[in-house]
Amino acid sequence: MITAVIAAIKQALLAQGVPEPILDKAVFSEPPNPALGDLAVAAFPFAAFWFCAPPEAAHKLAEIIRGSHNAIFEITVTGPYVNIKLQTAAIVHAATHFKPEKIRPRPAIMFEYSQPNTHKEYHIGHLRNACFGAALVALWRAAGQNIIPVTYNNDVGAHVAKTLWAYKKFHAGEKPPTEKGRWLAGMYVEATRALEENPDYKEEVSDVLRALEAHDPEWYKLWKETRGWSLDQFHAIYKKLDLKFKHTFNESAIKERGHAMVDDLLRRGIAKKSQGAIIMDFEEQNKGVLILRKSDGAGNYTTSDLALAEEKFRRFKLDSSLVVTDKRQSLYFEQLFMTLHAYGFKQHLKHLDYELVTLPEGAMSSRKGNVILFESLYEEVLAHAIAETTQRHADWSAKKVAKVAEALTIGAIKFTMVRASPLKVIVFDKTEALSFDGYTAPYLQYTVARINSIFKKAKLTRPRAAATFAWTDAERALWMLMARLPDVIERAATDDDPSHVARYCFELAKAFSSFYETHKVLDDDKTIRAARLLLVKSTQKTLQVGLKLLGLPVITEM
RNA sequence: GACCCUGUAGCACAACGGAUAGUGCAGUAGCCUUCUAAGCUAUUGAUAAUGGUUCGAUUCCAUUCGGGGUCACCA
Repeated sequence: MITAVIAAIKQALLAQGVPEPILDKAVFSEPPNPALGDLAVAAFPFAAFWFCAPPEAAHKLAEIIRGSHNAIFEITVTGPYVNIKLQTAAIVHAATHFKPEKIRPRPAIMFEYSQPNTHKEYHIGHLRNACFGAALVALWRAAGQNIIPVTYNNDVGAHVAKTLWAYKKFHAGEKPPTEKGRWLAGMYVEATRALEENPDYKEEVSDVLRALEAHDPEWYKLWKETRGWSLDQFHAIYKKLDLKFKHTFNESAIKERGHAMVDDLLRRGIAKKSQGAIIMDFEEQNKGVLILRKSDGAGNYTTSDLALAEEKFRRFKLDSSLVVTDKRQSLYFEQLFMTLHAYGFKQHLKHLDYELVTLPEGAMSSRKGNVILFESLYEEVLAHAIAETTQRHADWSAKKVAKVAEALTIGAIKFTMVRASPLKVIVFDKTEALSFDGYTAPYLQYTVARINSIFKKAKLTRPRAAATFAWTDAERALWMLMARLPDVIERAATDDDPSHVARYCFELAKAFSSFYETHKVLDDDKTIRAARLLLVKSTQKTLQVGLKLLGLPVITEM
């Protein structure tokens, strides 16, 4: 609705001879004080165009804006600003008839995120990728984009050789515990340390890698079994996080094709040999070199990524392909896409990056053993959530507590990953992750639960409000906030930044809490009660749209 | 050394080049016989530095200083 009003205003200005470049400079914002209005326009660009002082331009502007859209109720000029008050009934209508703006009507985009390594730890760095990726998928879909979310398992390579080497050397014949994937991942850490202490082991690991690449029956069997453990672990994590992919690619299935493509690139003179390896040389563009095949003849991740790109377009009818990883791989993907384009790829390829997750003491490192695993974080937050919930509901069954605590845990974990801009490094702080107060998912979930509780008491009362109902300022502010949801989604999708939605949800929840303190919903007056029920029901629905975009579970009672 | 990101209160984050730089945590002072106090209300406290562009700069540009990352065989 707000978008429509702005469009109508621009149309009216255009009809009055204001050229588009001036309109593009026009800034529509919220007035600093809600009492001034719902929408503000600064007159500065128009003053320059009309050759007059800004306050004078504001008056002229106000005259043109008046009547440009029937949702406009009142216009006041404050110095160089035009403040517009909208019809409350129009705001309520917009808030209760939410329809996401379809802003991205482009064809199918493959959206690759969550690229875990089998035989290795799944830590909170992977978690950010998963949460950020899933939120973007939801957001782009809400904005009308056709998204095909896929994941890619790095299930072959040096890391696998390391882990399996350690497995045979130090743990042969041991009985795996229940959580096999996690147990296996521990061996990667062990291998890294052992290799550091004793460089002689390097040759042994290389032998394992060669044996694996040659599909040596014994090693292959072990690889297949252990790979299954990791994949089971990933499935369990995805189930907890509620991630759904249309397709899963595996490096092991495409690596051979990658080698063929490297041969092809070499044959056609696009790639070249250097120091025994096959590389793409981008030194002239100041973009370094990309190793397509190692000097020992083995492939690396690049080898497979060539084939992965081909496989994506072969299997799916796509307009473009997008990969989400942390920003350390930005140069790599630039090089990879340059290589693919040189190879003949015409399709649009894009890399979307976000900042790292680090710890207060610095970067996470398997070698140093200062990695926070997803599972241990989950367990810790869950224990805290159970304690908090039990404390508040002594009468609840353990089962009920557990169910709520799980939803709290997933919400809290996901929210810490998307609450700030993707450009910000997340310095992971455990105390913060365990906090359920303020700008956190539990606060949002709590708001939904509180509203539920009202309806439990309200029984059969039907929410409704006449167009002429006299809303208080706090109520009107809530309605206005709700009416902004489509704009928030549009901005978040355009900026590839789910944190806009996170902040919006928080603002809405805060506005509700503030309202809740000072207004009785279940008022004795039937008209007031019905109207406020409509307000809180709409608030709940709107909040749930936001929670869903961020992948946060709804809790009906907490 | 080159390139990319970043610098806002004790900490974590907001602010499409526009009105008095907002919020959370922590701190301080209040609020539970009334729809859930995981809450509300009030309050202390900040744009790294210096120039420039502009009617107007936290935002854009330059330089300096700080933090993070990448730059050939790990993914």
